[in-house]
Amino acid sequence: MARKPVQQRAKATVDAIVEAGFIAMAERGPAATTTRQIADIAGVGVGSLYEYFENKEEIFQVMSERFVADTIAMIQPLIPTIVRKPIKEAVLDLLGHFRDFLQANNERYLKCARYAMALDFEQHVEPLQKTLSELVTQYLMHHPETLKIRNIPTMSYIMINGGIYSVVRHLCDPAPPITFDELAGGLADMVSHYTEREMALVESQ
Amino acid sequence: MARKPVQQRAKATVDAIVEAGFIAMAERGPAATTTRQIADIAGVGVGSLYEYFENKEEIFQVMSERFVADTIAMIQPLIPTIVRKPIKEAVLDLLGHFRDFLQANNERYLKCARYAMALDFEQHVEPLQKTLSELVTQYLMHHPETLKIRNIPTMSYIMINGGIYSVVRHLCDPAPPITFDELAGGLADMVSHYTEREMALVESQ
DNA sequence: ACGCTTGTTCGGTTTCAATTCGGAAAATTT
DNA sequence: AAATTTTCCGAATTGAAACCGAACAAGCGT
Repeated sequence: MARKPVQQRAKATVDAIVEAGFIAMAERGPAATTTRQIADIAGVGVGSLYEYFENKEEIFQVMSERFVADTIAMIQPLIPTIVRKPIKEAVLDLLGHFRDFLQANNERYLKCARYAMALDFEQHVEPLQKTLSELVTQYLMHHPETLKIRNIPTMSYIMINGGIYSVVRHLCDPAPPITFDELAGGLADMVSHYTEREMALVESQ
Repeated sequence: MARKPVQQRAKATVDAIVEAGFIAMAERGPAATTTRQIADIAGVGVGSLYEYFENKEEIFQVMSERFVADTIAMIQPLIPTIVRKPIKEAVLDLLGHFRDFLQANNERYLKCARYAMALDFEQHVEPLQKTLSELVTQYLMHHPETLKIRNIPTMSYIMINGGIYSVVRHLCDPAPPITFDELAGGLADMVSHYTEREMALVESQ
């Protein structure tokens, strides 16, 4: 940011710019969004963008940060309740909230997530990974019998990455071959069956 | 294509252009690749591009088609052998070949796949989906006991999408938290545990 | 009310990449 | 070997978008 906004008015402008960034991004994708579009949507002049952002890239950076922060803010408060549920319900619950979150504001974040998969989405996304790992850890703590499962980091990796991608892809698909509930149920079954089978295997040793 | 190449020389030019497209794409991503770069890498003049392609977009289209065709050509011959293996080995085998395929030619297709996730690359990818569905179907035919599993379409959807994404993401990650073998093993366990548990559930009814 | 700081605008400049075009060179045909 | 077709080229054109900066406007302390 070239300059910090000090007055209330200026803060509103910065907000409007970031807001407009999301809208433009959702409409046309990141490559096709221009500074003029962002400025028009925000209802400010193009020059104003450069008062608070070094360049277009920085707008995207701030958007990315906000996206991740919002996602974490969505998940954090869910942890205490989710952690106490049986595994299947826990997954379904989390996925439901995730879908609602992606679809809020006219699917703003869904459309962003779609492009974010390609963008340099690695740096900013780390805190999100951490939050999800935290969720898994806490879940395991509340269900000590699951601690015997092998390869927990691997399974977390698969379910987090594969799960997020499946959901985003499904929600983006105008004619998906299965319903969202089927997908969510499938993911929940996947996790629960896996844990059950693993626990059975450990038991039998 | 604006014009069809008739002479041998011209066919080589077209090939060089598409080839150069992959190299440029892998280096900088699709948004940042310019016609000049492609032409330079291909060792032809910029004008030559427009002899055989209407515009830059068409070059990407042809690349996309070739990518999908190559992927299918990689998978098709594997089907007969994979289909006869136990589920875990089958998954491991397929994933191993998939990794080798993505990493060939200096990771050309891996780098493309990374960006392809965002691009509107859905149309061309349909034949690939079909091939993978075919693989699943044939597998089920060779293992009749698995036909009782519920939600096969849903599980295919999850494993195909989630699996592909996990692998691509993992291979792109310079410092992955787990090894590729762990990931592949995890995916294989996921599938095998799921099928075992499902079959046990069906049995007990 | 007045001067100073902060905020905004708008037109202009610059940069840069896609595409065109006309002609030269190579291959093919007659 | 002349004529014709195909191929190749790269300077020039075009258009669009990023970015700048001088001038105008709004807030704010005194």
